[in-house]
Amino acid sequence: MTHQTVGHPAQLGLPDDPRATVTEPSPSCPVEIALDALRGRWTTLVIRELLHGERSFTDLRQALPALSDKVLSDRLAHLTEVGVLDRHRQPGWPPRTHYRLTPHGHRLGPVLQALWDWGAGR
Amino acid sequence: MTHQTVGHPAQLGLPDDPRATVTEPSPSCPVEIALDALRGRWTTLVIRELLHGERSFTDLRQALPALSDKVLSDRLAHLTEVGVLDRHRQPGWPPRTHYRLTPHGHRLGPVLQALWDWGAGR
DNA sequence: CTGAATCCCTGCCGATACTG
DNA sequence: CAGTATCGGCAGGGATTCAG
Repeated sequence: MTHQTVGHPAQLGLPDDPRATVTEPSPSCPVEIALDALRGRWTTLVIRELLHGERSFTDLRQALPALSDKVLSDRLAHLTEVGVLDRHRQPGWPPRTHYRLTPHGHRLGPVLQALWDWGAGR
Repeated sequence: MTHQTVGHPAQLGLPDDPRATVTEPSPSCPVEIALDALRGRWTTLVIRELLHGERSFTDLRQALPALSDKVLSDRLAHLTEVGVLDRHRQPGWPPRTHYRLTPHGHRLGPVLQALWDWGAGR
């Protein structure tokens, strides 16, 4: 056993979860599920905007001017698919669609904070 | 302001850090720094192995049999470059190189745990 | 044993144009 | 207003081969 200066969990995840010992990338591994949700350029910025409250398509375009319609559409579809956000269409004209984080999506807050803290460290 | 069922940080990162309000992907954003460190297939599995202690190239190949030499080499180089792990060559023959997490790398433990917890949630 | 070099294939992302 | 359709460039990653 090697010397370790600070304590840290030797075992990641739940103690007896078989997904903590997979020997190749697996879509059922919680870590990969989370990283997959955050995957792609612009994704975390879109989530950040929605952490401030619900936003329309145009709101997001204005907040992130360099983000193209297509990629924004892709990101919103992906995040909706993985259960991070919900889409709410308003009837009538002009069409308005609001996006908001689901409860599950809100729980990404601490995750992003953990990433921030590590990236800001040292 | 929208209704929110649970409290969460409205602002991510440090209160007055300008990197918390960037409007496009930026390499100086701590969140992106962290995600960049974890980027790439197999990366988290390699880190997981090293969280258990130092490992040689062959150790890692045996632990992750489906991982090719080239990609393992790429991952080790990348993780070394971003300061997550250190390479220790042993003089003599046959050549032996051990990889171990840096203190900074060890601090990825909580980050991976946060990702796990979120991915395992619901 | 520990890698680096090469090749090819695939998937992402940006730009542009178009629709309900 | 809120998207979709299409295309092209480029980087990621796997297999194989070669080197220190």
